[in-house]
Amino acid sequence: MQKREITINCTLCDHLKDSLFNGLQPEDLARINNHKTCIQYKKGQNIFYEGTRPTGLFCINGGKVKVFKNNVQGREFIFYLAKPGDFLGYRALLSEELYGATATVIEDAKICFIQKENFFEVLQRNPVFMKRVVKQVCLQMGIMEERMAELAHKSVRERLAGTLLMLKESYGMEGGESVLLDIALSREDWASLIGTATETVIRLLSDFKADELISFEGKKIRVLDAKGLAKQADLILA
Amino acid sequence: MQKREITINCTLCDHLKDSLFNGLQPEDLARINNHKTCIQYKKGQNIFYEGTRPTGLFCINGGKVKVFKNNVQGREFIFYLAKPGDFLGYRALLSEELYGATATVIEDAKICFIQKENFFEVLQRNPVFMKRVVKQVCLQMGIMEERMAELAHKSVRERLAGTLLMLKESYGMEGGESVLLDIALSREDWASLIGTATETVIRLLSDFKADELISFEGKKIRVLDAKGLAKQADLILA
DNA sequence: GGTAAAACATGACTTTTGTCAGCCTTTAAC
DNA sequence: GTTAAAGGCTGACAAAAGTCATGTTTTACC
Repeated sequence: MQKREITINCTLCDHLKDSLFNGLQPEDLARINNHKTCIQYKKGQNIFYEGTRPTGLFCINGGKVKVFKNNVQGREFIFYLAKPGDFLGYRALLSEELYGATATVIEDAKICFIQKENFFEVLQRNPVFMKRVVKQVCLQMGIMEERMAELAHKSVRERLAGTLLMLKESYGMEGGESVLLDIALSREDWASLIGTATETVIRLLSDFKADELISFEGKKIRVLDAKGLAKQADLILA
Repeated sequence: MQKREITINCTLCDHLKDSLFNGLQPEDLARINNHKTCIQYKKGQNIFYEGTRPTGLFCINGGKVKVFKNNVQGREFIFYLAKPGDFLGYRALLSEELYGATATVIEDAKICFIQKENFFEVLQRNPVFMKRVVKQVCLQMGIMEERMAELAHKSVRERLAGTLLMLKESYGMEGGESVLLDIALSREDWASLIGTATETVIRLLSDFKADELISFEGKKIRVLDAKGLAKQADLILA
């Protein structure tokens, strides 16, 4: 399993339009584009490791990545799931700390790496871009607060239902009534995502399936009854 | 209980040296200083409310504040405890969202308010200050990630012990062997801070007291045996 | 295509934590 | 100072979730 270098052009990137880099001055984008390296990763490969020093920023062009932390007993908690267009590793880069989490590919991926010097230079001479980055970080932080409050006070069942609905927003593929979640997570990943044991996830997913709230399609899940899940998640129905 | 306006001079502020505003150009600091308003709050008063629009930034000159969110069942989760020198409300301000949490005074406080126009102006024309703000936000986010992982996988007992040690760092007053936590939290606040029920906190604090890890001094707690608490928190002992 | 490993599933049991009820103590208000 | 309210405490019990053991299915690899 070795890394394979590939060529990707930012200006032609499908994900540019909804990325942080959208609207960048052509010369700034060119600077980023000309100095980056892009690598093809296979499922299971790591992009960066907790405890190591960041040397740049990652931008996902294809595939899916999980960002997680291992606790003392080796149990994993997933902070983020990232998909094409998302950036990785900017938190530790901007706080000038070591990585606080590990990033692992969960679906074969193409990822560009932007050295920190280039990123910081564009950041420095472009206050509008800087403001966008700050806004992005603060938005992300708001999401974390929300999730933390749920972790503190909601049951595992509620959290699982809520997470299914959340993934429906980010990874849902419309298909009439039901929505297929276009992300292949193992039961163990689900457990790491909602903060529980694998067995508990298995039992609850079976419950949801028995109640016809979801169905399984290979390693992916189809949401059949979003309203029913919202009830399970104890959300106020609009 | 009405708010009382007072006068505070930033340039003479005890907390300037360890604040985000330290090292600001004199004219920038003057701008902040001349346009702020300072108010004296009593315990129990609110500084801002979840769901309302931020109009500026708060800076604590004296007293203590909790920042929390209420869930549907009215249960509260405390995101931050803030003390003199700390800033409040910048997250929602920078992400241009409504406040995601409520801030309430827990010990009588003096708090300065900086209108967003002035804050943004200083931010805009001072890239070094901007970088400091970004770094601060990202550091805070790292702390949140850490806490979230603990919430996901540690027991209430471990979290309580860990929180006692954390507060020892931020609010500890040295006194020989033992350390007094200089913050008066109700049992309910402790429960909101670690994400559990009040009764559970009461029982565990009694346990810790019986094991002579802590003692009670009025509404405050004295840490008698930090190493013992670290063992309870399941931390690796250095 | 066969085999080992990983992932998935289920049952039995234990532990942790939440809930409810009741009571005592301190604080705040009239 | 009396009274109400809030906060603190304890016990009994129930519910939720974790753990362990075991078996089955799927996947990956030689």
